[in-house]
Amino acid sequence: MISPQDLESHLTALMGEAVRRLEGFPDLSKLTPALEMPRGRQHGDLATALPLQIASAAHRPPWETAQALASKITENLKGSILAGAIERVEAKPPGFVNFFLTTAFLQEVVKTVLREGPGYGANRLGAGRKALVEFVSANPTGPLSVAHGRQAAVGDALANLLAMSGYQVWREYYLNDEGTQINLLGESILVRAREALGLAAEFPEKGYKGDYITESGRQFAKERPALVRQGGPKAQDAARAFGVRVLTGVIRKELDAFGVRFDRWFAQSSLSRWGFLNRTLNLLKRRGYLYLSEGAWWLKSTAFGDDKDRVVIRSDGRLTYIAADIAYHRRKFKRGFDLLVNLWGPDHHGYIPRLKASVSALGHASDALQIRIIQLCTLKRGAETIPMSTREGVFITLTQVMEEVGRDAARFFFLLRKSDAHLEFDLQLAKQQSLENPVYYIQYAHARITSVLEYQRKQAAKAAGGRVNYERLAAPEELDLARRLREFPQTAAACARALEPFGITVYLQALAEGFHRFYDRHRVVSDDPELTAARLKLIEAVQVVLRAGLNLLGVSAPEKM
RNA sequence: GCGCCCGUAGCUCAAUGGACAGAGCAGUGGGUUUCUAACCCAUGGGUUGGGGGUUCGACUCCCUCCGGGCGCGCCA
Repeated sequence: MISPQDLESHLTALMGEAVRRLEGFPDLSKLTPALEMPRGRQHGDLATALPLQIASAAHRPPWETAQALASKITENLKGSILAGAIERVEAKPPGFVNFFLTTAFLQEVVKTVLREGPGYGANRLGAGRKALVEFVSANPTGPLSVAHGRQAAVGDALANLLAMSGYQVWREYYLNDEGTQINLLGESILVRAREALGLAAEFPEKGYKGDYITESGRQFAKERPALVRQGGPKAQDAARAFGVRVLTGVIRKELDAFGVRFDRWFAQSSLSRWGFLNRTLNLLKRRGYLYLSEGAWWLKSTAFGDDKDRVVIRSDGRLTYIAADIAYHRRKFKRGFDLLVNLWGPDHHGYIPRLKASVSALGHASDALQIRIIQLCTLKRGAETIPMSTREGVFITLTQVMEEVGRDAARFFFLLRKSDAHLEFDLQLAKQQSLENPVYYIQYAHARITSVLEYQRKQAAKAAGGRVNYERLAAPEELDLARRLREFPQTAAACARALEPFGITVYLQALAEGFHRFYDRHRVVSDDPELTAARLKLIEAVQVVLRAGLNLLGVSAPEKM
């Protein structure tokens, strides 16, 4: 029996063979046979629309082509290693060929899952390659918002998916520890510190308000009273450094509580400290992509599809934000990463062309940098929408959401929609421990399996010892579960390829549904020892995949609920 | 003004250019002496915002209009 991992590659090879043997067709070598997952079971376990493509290439009726192709494939199947895996091949109008798997093959899937264990579902998409996922990267000027929470959930899951695909993965947080915003942070803290000591101070116009700044100011005044009294640039610098340190600590703690760990916090300031920034700008000049105009240095980003060129060095000699960003991304490549994934908020989407242009100007393939926009969330409690206003400083933080609905529900809900689509997050629903809440639906399946396994352990004698007869798994609900298990590796690979973890939540819901249906109709532990043993293996396999999927999402797989 | 995203069932959302546009929730009606009822089963619900085009085939691609969101700095 062919192993489930090899099914698709052998099948496409077989299809290619059949295409070559079709008579009366001109050159079809350009066609690459592709398999799809049919939507309805009546269309088989795997399908291809290849006849429709042949028909359009050869100007022949698709139905005739489908029949010819199906019979050629059936012919080739004889004597092939797929013989035992594919029950039958069917041509269906207008021009599909559908493949139905054998019961024996589906039983083999269950065995494979158990043999592979936690490694089941891995693929070699990124074997030998290094990927860097940069996400969250919020300015250290306050606690993380819900938007950052979604970025954290998506980024962490994405990193897990890439690791499952064989990439060596780094999670990185770009720490913006210098520049206008950070200067403002320092000023705000220094003012609060002076206030704490009863000194006169004028709060900057666009300064950071909020309790955490006031608190930091008080702390700073306590630690460095002399410096605060003295004021001036030295105090400014110290207050800024103090603020970055304190607020980075806050963010780190919040992410820790959310279960997201970064391999590195990359400080923006380190780029200029090493002189790397200047070397990068010089490189761009040498390559001819930096020119002087109106007293400023511009990046010729229009050469790579941007709307207009961008200022990199201002006429007063100061650098713009993108200067550091260009150097940072050059650094990423120099560190040996082949794939750079950046997750950004929607307010940065206009920034994509210029950063991609920068990468091209540096001589790298622009495909190597993949930027994904993570859309915002609307928070609701039932029918009531929770207003968000950054300007007023009134916003719900990630920590508040986590405290209200719990870490698992928060992480799962953030992944419940495609990441570039707006997400409606109903706190009331996420908090509910009921059938309406999809995260509990999945976790419940996992806990239920543990419960059955424990029950069986207590009964001890009911399962047959030694070899398990997988042929006893033949009920429709059992085979449907095996079909679901088979889909997991493909689903994970597709999600990794698309850099979009959302598909895993859909998959897990379907798998949990399959389990609950099976559970409702069949007793696992029965008076039939052989059947009991086989069903125990089946639910163990389901549990392995449920756990693997939940792990990818960073959601716990509880033994008890 | 220029650019990007979105518009699908009452609500929230799916659907690598493919088969009859599918799920969950809400609605209605059922199910447990037995391993977790946080579960299962049945059922109604659609001119995919409007119009045109490309295609054997369009929710998907192109044009246009309507409606909603966002971005357009020598800010980050």
